[in-house]
Amino acid sequence: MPADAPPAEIETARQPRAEARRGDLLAAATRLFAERGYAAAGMDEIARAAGTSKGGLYFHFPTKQALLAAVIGRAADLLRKRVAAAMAAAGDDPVARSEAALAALFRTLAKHRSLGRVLAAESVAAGPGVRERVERIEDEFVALIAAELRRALELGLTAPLDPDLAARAWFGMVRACISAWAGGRIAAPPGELEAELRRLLIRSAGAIPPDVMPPDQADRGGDRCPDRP
Amino acid sequence: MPADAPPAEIETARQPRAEARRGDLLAAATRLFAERGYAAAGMDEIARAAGTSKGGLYFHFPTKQALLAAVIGRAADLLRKRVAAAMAAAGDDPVARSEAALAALFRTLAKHRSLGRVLAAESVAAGPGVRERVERIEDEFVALIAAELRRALELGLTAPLDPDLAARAWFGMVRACISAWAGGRIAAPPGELEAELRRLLIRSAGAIPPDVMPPDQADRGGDRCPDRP
DNA sequence: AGCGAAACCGACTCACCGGTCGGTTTCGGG
DNA sequence: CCCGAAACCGACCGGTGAGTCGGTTTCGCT
Repeated sequence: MPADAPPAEIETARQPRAEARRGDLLAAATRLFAERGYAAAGMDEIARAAGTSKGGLYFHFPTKQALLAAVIGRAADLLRKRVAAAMAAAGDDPVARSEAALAALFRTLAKHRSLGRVLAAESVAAGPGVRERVERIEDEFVALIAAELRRALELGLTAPLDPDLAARAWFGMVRACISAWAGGRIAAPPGELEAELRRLLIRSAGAIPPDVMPPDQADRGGDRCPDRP
Repeated sequence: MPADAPPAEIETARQPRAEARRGDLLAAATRLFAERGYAAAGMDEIARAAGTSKGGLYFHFPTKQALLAAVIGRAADLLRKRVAAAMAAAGDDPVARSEAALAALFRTLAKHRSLGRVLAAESVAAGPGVRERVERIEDEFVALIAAELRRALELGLTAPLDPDLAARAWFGMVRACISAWAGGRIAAPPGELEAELRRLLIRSAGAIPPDVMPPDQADRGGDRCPDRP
């Protein structure tokens, strides 16, 4: 079977060094957009920070907006990946899955602080198109959690609530706490913060403790409200 | 007692028409900063929108940053006033006061959408000084609510929680819901939204229903958790 | 009325920054 | 070793917009 043609993965990755540079550029852009803001971060500055030049930067990204779009897209992909993995690992119970999704969000944003800041701050500064895009991403995650909450609600695992609104509110809680923590305005270590936040989330949904769960799921999940009697 | 010198209110208000212009300028600036973002809103544009000229604008505000600072300060003042009034009207019960504070925040932000957007979005875009200032304002309100929560906690009116974190989380919930609602991404009318949000807040604190309240306050406040059995 | 300061105007300046472009280096394949 | 394309460089261009400044209008006061 002579290699007549390589499998021809359509698209992408001509040279490996180019891919590396692209990564450096995205990293530098993410940092500077987060630090200085979209408008205040100069293309020249970004290129310099990535160890290259303006020309090099423009080889990879045709315009500043495209650069921002790539940064945002990358952030969204990372979040998607982490959240999907966490939810998959959490099993079938919708409350556990919601918790896991939020926790993954929390941890990922805590680990890469600038990422959250780009998503939060640049929505207005860079044209209406970008804002819409960021809102779509947020909506995506909110919908993910809302679906789980809806299932939980139908199974009678929560107090009566509006799943969409609750999911939105949860998202807001996580975001606010993370950003305050990242700014050094919350003393607690992230582990404790996450635990306390989790308690708030569960309570706000009026989630039913595991012993009232339907029998087919009652075997797992003993760590829901560790501090409740 | 001849008026040797007028009481000499140090500072402020030379001409009344100037004060009016200043108000117009602040209003226009608030709107445009919220719509286009700090960087994209031009001084000329703002002046035009306020029915005056660049020169006139620069007579009132020495620089663009100063204009933004004034906009933010004014927003903060309005919020402070509304929240203080609401809390004062809510009586002594700390849970009721917290609720009232959040509700006032909610209503004020809902009424003046652009106000919230300026506070949310422009913190990064306009230099580190501005960001710090916005953070301080947020912290101020969080501290206000945290104090009430701490009192409620000591009175045994809530589940065990970290008042600072809970207040931060509540603030985040309100902000997220308001901004999603302002963007038309939440269908519910504001009244319903507020009610549902209130339920989430109360539940998340594990607040004790009124019949367990200390006797000296048990007379008022019957509307805490209207949907609970 | 008329004087002086406050309030306002808009043409102009000037630094800055996104984007371009001709040239140079790097590198894989023959 | 040589060729051509991919990758990269940095001087330059042009538009834009914050801030300036000399002049003009408004207005309180006597």
